[in-house]
Amino acid sequence: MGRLSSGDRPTVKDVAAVAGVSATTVSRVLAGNYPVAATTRGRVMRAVEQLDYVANAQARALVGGGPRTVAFIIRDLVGPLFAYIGQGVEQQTTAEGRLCLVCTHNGDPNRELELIELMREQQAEAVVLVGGGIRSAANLERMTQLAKALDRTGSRLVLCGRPPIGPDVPSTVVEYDNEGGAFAATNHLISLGHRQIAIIGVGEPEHTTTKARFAGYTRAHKAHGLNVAKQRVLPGVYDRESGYQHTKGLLDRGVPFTAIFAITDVVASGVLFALHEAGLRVPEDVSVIGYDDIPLAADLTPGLSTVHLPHEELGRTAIRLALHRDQYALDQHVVLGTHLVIRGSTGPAPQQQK
Amino acid sequence: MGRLSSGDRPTVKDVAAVAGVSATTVSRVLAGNYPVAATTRGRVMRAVEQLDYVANAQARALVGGGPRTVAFIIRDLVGPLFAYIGQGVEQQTTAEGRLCLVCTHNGDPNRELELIELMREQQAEAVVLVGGGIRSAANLERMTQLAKALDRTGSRLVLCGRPPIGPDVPSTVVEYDNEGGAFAATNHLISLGHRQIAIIGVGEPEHTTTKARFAGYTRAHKAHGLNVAKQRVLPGVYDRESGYQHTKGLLDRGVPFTAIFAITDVVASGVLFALHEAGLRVPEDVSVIGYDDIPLAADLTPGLSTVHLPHEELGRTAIRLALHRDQYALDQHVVLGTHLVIRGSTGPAPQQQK
DNA sequence: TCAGCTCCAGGTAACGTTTTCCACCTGGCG
DNA sequence: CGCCAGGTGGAAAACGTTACCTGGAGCTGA
Repeated sequence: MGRLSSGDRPTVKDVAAVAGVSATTVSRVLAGNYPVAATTRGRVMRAVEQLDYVANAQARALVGGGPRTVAFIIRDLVGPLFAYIGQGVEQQTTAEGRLCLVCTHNGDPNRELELIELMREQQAEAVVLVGGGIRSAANLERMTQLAKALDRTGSRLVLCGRPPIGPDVPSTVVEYDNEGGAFAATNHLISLGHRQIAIIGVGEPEHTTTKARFAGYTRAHKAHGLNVAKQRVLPGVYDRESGYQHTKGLLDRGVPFTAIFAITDVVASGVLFALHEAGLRVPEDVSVIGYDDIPLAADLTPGLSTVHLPHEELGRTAIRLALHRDQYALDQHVVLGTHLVIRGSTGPAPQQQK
Repeated sequence: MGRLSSGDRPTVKDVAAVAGVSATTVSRVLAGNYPVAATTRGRVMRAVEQLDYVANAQARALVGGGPRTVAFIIRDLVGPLFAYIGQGVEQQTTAEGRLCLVCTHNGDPNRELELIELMREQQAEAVVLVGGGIRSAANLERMTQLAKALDRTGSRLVLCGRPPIGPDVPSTVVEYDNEGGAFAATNHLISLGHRQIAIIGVGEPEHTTTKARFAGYTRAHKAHGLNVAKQRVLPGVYDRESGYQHTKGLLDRGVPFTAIFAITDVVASGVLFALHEAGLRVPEDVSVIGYDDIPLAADLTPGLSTVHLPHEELGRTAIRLALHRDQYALDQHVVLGTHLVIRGSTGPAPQQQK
């Protein structure tokens, strides 16, 4: 038992010494891939329990065994989208017998690049990047370089909810049909008779997600022969405050509108609050539609109509495609469909304009 | 460049060969902890870039260098509490120069034990367990054993939002003052004149969190000389549906009450929905208070009064204490304070009983 | 009785780093 | 002119594990 009080971890050698066998035999008993006499196995197992021995994963990895790891790099953990994408990634990663490493970059693109490098050192089998963002030319170039470096060593760069980097960049891309969802949402409002539909949250037109959603909004208008009025296209970022302020701005300036398309559900929650404060009824006076279908959406009053995104499926799909590139060689860029969820916040346009 | 097209990762030896130096020198250039002539360093750096070399973290870890890792084990990623605790854990872990490994056990205590074992193999410097749960005697015993095994190897078991396992179990414990928060919440309602306060969600009395919150509810009654009426103590689990169903049950059975203490905010959202459906006004007819202060709470209509839990701080504190046991030797069990957040869902008790 | 086979166990090398020790070279100084 | 110090670089061991190869014991059949 003397060994037990030592500060170091017991090694295979220690177990071997206690059991009176060689290190090789201990390894074989634990792996179970080689015939070992029952009595010997017994002694080894007893020694293992006595010492509370567990193998050193790093040493095992060095020689080729042990579980591989998948790295998950995201802006932060508190966004409502993360939880579900993360859930999908973690579940699939575990199901595939891999371990899941998580890092956040707080929106700093350079930190993101650093993390990819770090994960390359960690021998990550796949490096998953989540969420859109603004990509500079330099950033894209470095990203391309890293993607190629990963590819060369049998690893994989995975983009979740972010468009491909370039045509010849080896990577797995799984994104939402943001444009299509925005088209459907806008189309839904137009079908209800709305003609003056404001959109809130296009403050960063270079943001890939923003761009796609705004494009869907525009295309729906075009499809119905309607024009997009600049006064109803409002900037703002992806937060509640932004939705609140810009809705108040619309009201203060007296811009006519019967519906609001919020770029995300979180923005929509701010919109609803501002409308409520102004004494406007939803959906009788103003219809509101969001985007993302976060859990909050169902709990708002009224329930928020929105575009459902298959978050969990996104995470799972990404991992599945990345780890089985041989089977899914042709599907390394998939666009997941979205669908409308109609709750109580959208209704027919009011007859007489507000 | 021939080396570049190979499937293997370049090693320090490959770099050395390209640069025309020894492996030792390459290592020294990269570590920067030994004088190397400028010209030599230049050649090495060029070779590194040419080969896109990154060190193998596993090999490095084996010999003592490289970043350590912290394991984060939780039920699942989609609960609203996780995001913030996880954020705290990840931030502090990164700030301390460690990597963060995440696993979920979906509520299965045995899976949780397996994961601890797995993380022990991974040489995790700390293994963080999040959230309460039902602990059987066998589970506690095994947990004790694992805590000791971790301790023996210089690692640490960390319990977040979960009471200590036992008196002599080496572990770091950071929990919320659940009893105190529940006392404050109930006290708040009593101060507003409520005398018939239902509590919803005590379906699993062995659940440590449930037990503590119920204890606070009971103590507040006692402190004011009030009795707890069994008909107003309702079971139910921690979900929205549970809050909804049990509120309907109360109404259907005609049990008198002027306030409801929901065991979590999520349960409270179901309560609010049921009350709204029944045509009751909050807080004019019924006051509602929740627990946890999840982001949703502020967005409900009316805003939900609740008990704020410092989630992010919990995560950060846990990691800090665990990694600096030498400095915080006496503080390996801390109870973080909570505070009431009064929003619109609580008000004076109605004069005449419903 | 002995070759040959099966069953089981051990020795050794290898994985990719870092680190410790040692050797070389170049100057400067006595 | 020889010697020592300081500045550089390399060889080898070590980390803990597994895989490959070798070898001994016991049994079987000729």
